[in-house]
Amino acid sequence: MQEQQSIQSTGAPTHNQNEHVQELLPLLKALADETRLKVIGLLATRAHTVEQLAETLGLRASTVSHHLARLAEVGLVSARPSSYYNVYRFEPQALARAATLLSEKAQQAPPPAEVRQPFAEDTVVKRYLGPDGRLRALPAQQKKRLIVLRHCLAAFEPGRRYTQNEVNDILREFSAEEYVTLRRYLIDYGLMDREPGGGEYWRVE
Amino acid sequence: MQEQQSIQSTGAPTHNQNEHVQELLPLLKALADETRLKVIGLLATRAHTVEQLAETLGLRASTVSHHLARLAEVGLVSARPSSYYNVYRFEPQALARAATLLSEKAQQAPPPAEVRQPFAEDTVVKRYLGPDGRLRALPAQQKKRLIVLRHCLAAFEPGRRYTQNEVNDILREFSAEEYVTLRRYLIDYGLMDREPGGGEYWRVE
DNA sequence: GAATTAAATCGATTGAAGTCGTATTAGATT
DNA sequence: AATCTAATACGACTTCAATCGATTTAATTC
Repeated sequence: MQEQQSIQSTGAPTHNQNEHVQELLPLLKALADETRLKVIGLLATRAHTVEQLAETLGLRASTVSHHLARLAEVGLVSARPSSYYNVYRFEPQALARAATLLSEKAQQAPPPAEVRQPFAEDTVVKRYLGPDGRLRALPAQQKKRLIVLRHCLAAFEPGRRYTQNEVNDILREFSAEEYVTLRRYLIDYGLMDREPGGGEYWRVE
Repeated sequence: MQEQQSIQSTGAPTHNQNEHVQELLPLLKALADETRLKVIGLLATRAHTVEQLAETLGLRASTVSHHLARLAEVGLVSARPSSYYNVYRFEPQALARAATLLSEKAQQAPPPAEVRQPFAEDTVVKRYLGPDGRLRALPAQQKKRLIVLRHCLAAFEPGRRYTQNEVNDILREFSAEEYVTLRRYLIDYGLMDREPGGGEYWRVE
């Protein structure tokens, strides 16, 4: 139970971020083109027709029209027919919105690097435990193995004594196949101890 | 003289904008990818190794490594070797810089649409006059032609009277081939008048 | 020292996107 | 009504980039 909660809270990417991505990505894709950036720069100075832009940029009108359509899709420019021209103008609000979204993302400051472990335990735990909290495999590296074992150890209350069957039941929650191995490792790594002769088990403090 | 100045001040794109584009474009290109946005989102939560990201994103490690390299090129992420992992972390300053650049561009507010003509005269002038102030061609449309003619008219002082030779000299500055046509048009459009019998010319007020 | 592991590099494949040329549409001019 | 023009739509070409698989590198563990 506890493990599952901690896993879920650790792993799932938040919804807000995805929503921001969905709003931000089209804007960024529209902006991430040299020609379109130039177009925006020109339109920021004054409104232009397609042909004026095409001449200044040295491109075909059809190409410019294509870019303007892409920019208009995300609201970065707008068109207003006048005589038989289409006068395009820049829409600063859309760009300001993009800037705001980026700024918000930038302020999701990660915790200072000194405080955190180079390998946060929950990171390793997440890799070796499925979303149901069950163990996928036992890490080969001792460093990781120890982290996973400590995670399993958290299922036991400090000070309380368990029979071997109780221990097995709890460890089977992590791996129905390897719970015996887990039990042995917990002893080997000094995380648990037991009475000689198959007696009771307990957490080592 | 006067014309050249007005043309230069009207036409030349500013240097600052281009510099901003050069700084902004690589950042935007790095950001405008769904996978890389996800990577940034994950790294904003906590530092990750390549494999952790690959598993979470459902991609190959080589692919993630590629994306991380692109992000690192523009300083959006940084790597720190630890044991034999490479721990990548998010660099919020770089993203904040991008947001600042976008915000600046957004604040280059264009003048209000109501104040300006749908076709600013200098826009048409710029299309039909080369950077040296010389006429490339005569607009076919009357509306445009009138604008260009008014531009040429500005070379004459109000009230002063000119001989035909003086008029020719001035108009040759705009077009060595078509100055006669220009002179006739100026009369036809009622912008200038002249004494009957090839006498003096003057601006109509 | 041999084996293992994470990461980077390289080559190849595939899909997306910018550009052009042409044709078509919509609107305005005569 | 007929003509002309700016803009867009469409098809083709080409370039770029995301992804994968395999190999190589660097560092660690046994």
